[in-house]
Amino acid sequence: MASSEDQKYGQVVIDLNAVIVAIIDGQPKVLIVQHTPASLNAFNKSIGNTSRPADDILEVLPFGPFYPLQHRTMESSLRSWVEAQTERKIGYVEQLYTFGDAGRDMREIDGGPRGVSVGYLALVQDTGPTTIKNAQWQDWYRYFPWEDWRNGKPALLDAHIIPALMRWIEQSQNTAQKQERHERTCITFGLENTPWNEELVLERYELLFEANVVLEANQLSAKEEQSAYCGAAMAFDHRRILATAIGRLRGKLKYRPVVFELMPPAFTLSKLQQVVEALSGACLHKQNFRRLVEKKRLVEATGKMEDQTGGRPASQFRFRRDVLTEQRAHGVGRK
Amino acid sequence: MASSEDQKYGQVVIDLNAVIVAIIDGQPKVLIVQHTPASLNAFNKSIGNTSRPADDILEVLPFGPFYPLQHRTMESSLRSWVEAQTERKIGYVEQLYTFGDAGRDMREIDGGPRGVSVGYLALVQDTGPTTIKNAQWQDWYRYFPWEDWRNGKPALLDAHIIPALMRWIEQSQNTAQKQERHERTCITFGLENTPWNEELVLERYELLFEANVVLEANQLSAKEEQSAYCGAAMAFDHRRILATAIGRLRGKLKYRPVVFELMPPAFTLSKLQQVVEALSGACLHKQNFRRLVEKKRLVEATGKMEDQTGGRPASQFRFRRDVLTEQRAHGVGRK
DNA sequence: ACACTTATACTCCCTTCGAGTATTAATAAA
DNA sequence: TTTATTAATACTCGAAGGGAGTATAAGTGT
Repeated sequence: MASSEDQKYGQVVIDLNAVIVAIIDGQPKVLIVQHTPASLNAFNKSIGNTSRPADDILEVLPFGPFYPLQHRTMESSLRSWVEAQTERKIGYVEQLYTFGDAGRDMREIDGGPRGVSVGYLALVQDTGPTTIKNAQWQDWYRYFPWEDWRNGKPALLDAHIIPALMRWIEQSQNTAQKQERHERTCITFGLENTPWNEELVLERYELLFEANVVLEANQLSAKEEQSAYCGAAMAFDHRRILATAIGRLRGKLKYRPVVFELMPPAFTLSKLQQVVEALSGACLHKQNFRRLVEKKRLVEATGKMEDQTGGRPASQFRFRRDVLTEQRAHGVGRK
Repeated sequence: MASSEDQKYGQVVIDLNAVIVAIIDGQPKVLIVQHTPASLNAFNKSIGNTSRPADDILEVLPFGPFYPLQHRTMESSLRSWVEAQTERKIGYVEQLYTFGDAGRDMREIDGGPRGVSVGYLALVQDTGPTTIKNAQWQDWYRYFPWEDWRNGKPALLDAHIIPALMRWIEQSQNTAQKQERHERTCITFGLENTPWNEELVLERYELLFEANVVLEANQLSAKEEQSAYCGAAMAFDHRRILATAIGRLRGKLKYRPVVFELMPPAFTLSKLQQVVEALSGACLHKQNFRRLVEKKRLVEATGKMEDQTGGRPASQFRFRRDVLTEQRAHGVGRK
């Protein structure tokens, strides 16, 4: 049956991909690296479509190889290069998923090894710059504009996305497929009495991908631009990894106090709520949010006041670190 | 920085490990393969301790290599060999975690490649035998006897495990470590007002492993047997993978209707409750369980009756497949 | 007829949580 | 100095969910 010889296994290389999240000016940001096809080639990672002009810009997640000889665990490997390159302490790291689909990475096309990437979510505090070349903090809704419901339902949903999905449903081969496409669309996009579920980020992205509403960098021809309502494209399957990260973080928010990894040492309750809203892409009821945070005893007052609120001054709070070791350590979720 | 050359990356091979779960006679069972050190060697997987006698029996999870050349995705690769080897349809597959710690697998000791294993959870219906050599269905509480609270708190906890953990806490190097060990123990084992949380299967296993209360096959000397209260040992890190699977399944039960993947086409509500209790290792309030299942409209009556109940006959139900495509598709969880 | 077993129905009560009103303390404009 | 505006904070109401118990029904075995 199995043997470790390469010709039987096929060669495999492992990359670690990091979705590094920080809150900057109240907005959720992800660290993104911009590459040209040539600069990606230096990593032996080709985008596949070789007809792309050399000055084309590709957005990728920061990635690093997994050096089994130097690190005992993949997490420590990831932690060390992220901390080195972003020059900030990572508060929280979580393995997301291992992506091993064929066609993810174009190396194997030339008989190269199958690239398997292990995705990680890392939360950092916004302090100081990074030293990753060509890296910048991008708003994560740049890649998923339909996920931001803080100002109500995004107009692009009804204007473009839903109609495009409806056309895709109509193009089904048979009624069974049509039915299935219709149901999936209703569930993921909250149609027909189904409420919008902000955790289904990945499911929505995958549906749009299947329906050819979103295109990724290697599917775009050189001059073809993604329309504004599709969100920015990324190389490889990095947008899928990002979608996994956002969905996972949105889910985790509700039952673990992970928000605080993104907060400064002291903050007002409004600031905290703003961050939760920014991450989950939805508005929360202010009074109930306060009640929740207080009852779960997630924070304690510092005694100081914030007076640049534009209204009545607000008390400053800090995270009660004890809750991490207490009972179930709740999150700040509704539901 | 990075390059795909082996000498820089170090060599990596990927195994897929499957935790295959079925319910047999109302008990949660896992498919386990028994090996001798020699038969494991045929897979190029050495257990490390070469002083073990040749007739020693090692328990492992079914594993198979990932053949990137033959399968487009890891999940399809896993699905195909599990379905072929167990001769039953897999109802549900979920990727658990990617385990890449050094020392997991002994191949690398001899300069061989780092083994990375991707763990999967597969739920199957109990129909027909398997063709995996030396495979058998084992009760999963054989490996985690402290996880079964269906008949109240397991006696071995107070009799052996908690005292052993207390000794470990006492052996701390300093007060900070002592405090930390104490808190972790309280949270994971439900001491001092903390309630027992049945989802923390992995956390408990890891604590016991750290405290040297449980030993794995490669740590046991030839004649050294694990005491009954430590649970059965497994080779490599397979018991850790199993713990991950149980914890994940217990969590998922509460918000997704996954139990039904393990149920026969028709069942009584008591049978369903029994299975949920078997998986979560806890007793449930009968009347409330019925209320829950009915309100979430997870099942519908078949019209037939089961009369071998030992009391009043019970209605048979079947799973309402529609709920999979409905709204949020709840589970059968309390909380 | 009676004890025993299991199924099923219904009640009580407490907690959670969505949604709203009311009040307080600051700033800016009149 | 009043007044509008903004935001913080306090409190209330009611529906839904869920833990725990009682009551009743419909079988089996003695």
